[in-house]
Amino acid sequence: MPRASSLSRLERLDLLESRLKAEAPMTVGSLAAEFGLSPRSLFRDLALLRDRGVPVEADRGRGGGVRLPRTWGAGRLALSYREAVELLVSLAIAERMAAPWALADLGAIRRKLAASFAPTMRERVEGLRARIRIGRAASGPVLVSLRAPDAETVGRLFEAFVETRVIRFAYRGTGPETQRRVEPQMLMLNYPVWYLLAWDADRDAVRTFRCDRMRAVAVTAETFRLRPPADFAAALEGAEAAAP
Amino acid sequence: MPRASSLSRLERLDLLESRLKAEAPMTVGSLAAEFGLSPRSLFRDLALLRDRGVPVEADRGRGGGVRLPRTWGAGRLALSYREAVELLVSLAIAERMAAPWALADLGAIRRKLAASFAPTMRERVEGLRARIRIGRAASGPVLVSLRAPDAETVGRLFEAFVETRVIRFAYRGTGPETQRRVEPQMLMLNYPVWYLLAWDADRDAVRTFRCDRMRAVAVTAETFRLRPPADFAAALEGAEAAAP
DNA sequence: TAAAAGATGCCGTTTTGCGGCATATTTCTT
DNA sequence: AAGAAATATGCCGCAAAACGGCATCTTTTA
Repeated sequence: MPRASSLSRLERLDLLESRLKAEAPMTVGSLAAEFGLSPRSLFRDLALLRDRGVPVEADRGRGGGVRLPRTWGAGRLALSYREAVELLVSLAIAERMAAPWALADLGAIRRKLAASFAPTMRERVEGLRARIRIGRAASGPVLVSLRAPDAETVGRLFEAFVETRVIRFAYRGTGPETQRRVEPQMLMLNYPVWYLLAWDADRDAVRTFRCDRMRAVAVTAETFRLRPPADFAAALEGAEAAAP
Repeated sequence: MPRASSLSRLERLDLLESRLKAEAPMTVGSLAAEFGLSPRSLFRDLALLRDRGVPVEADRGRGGGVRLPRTWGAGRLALSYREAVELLVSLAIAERMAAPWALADLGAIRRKLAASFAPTMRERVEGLRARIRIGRAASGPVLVSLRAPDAETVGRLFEAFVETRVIRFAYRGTGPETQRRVEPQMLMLNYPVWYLLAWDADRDAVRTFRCDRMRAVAVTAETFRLRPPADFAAALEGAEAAAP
């Protein structure tokens, strides 16, 4: 057979792996024909995949073929940075909500996700769970004034929250709009309202902000240290009280 | 320079990529020495990584070097099947809990995760969000009788739930323990209690089960069709009513 | 028992990878 | 302005790896 393949070996291995995921088992001969390759070389490729940890299974004899286990290959993800951050926040929410027995492996997922971050951010990612609180559901007067901030604002807030970086933003609570410069220490969700519990260095005190009232969030280069949870006990109760 | 490398090209590329993630920029010369390779070949490897979509950045001139953008490479995950399923459930919970503006990219993550599943399961994964409900928090009498089921039981339940497969299990509600064979149609979380809303084919009716009272869950090979949400309206209200 | 399929070894040929060199370009330092 | 340090790219010759084509073995099903 002539050598007609125009793919590099790496591309071919990627393709072969995804081809094997297509559930129905296939014979090595048909796969070889599909790639314009000799069966002998396809065996070599399969051996390579196995070396790299891909659990290629094979049935010998008539009616046999190669395939991947049905449950393998699920969960191969390449996420953008923004997506990874949102996923982390989601995991923290789910971990807070669901009993540990229900979602036992979430910790492992978080560790894997943390491992994929750059070294300096790993510890921050690991401790994320403790920095998100789930409160009671909001209702009544709070919901009336609730408005949807743009995704970009919240994206930057989450980014700074995960990276423990100081943020600047404009805030309009009950009074006129003010400029703030704070450390985003904790997030609290009183469904569906998010609150930011921050350390205001200018005022040397904890302040609570409703995220949908924040505007023009900017992430600075300055990082901060996490404060002990006790510092936020009062603020957490206050936010809870505002909800029902 | 002698050729001392004992790594295959694939291994080397993997290693190089992870090496580049170590934040501090490095010169091609030092990297080449580290891999026992000529600088020329390391340039070739970098070109290959770029072809494969890795955004390798480079600074020319004195003090320059190659590196990866700080925010890249977060979120390269290889999850086990069990972990992927739990992640899906977590995403569904987070999507239900957090307002869409807060976690805008969760849909994209779910689609990517779905794409990594075998073709026949994609549509099931996509529709998962609608099949999970968040109710009010449980309290009082319910919590007293709550016990933690083993992780294996819940794992199998989630697996069958995602794959829309019929399950068999032993259930002990108020009366004696009975054997059930049902379609796990929806899950409901009245924090921290999970309820399963299932179609009982034997009784031709919707039944609600408290997950911590299920025992010896077995996943069968038989799949089922999803029923219209209207069928579960009454059961959902019933589960809600049992909670407060 | 025969056919179909995976698995493995060997060998000659072809392709690719690699090192070495030259050269261009950019950028920082002196 | 000059030079050094770094990325980037082209070309060439050699060596290693990949490839095809066999042969042979094992397992399984019809």
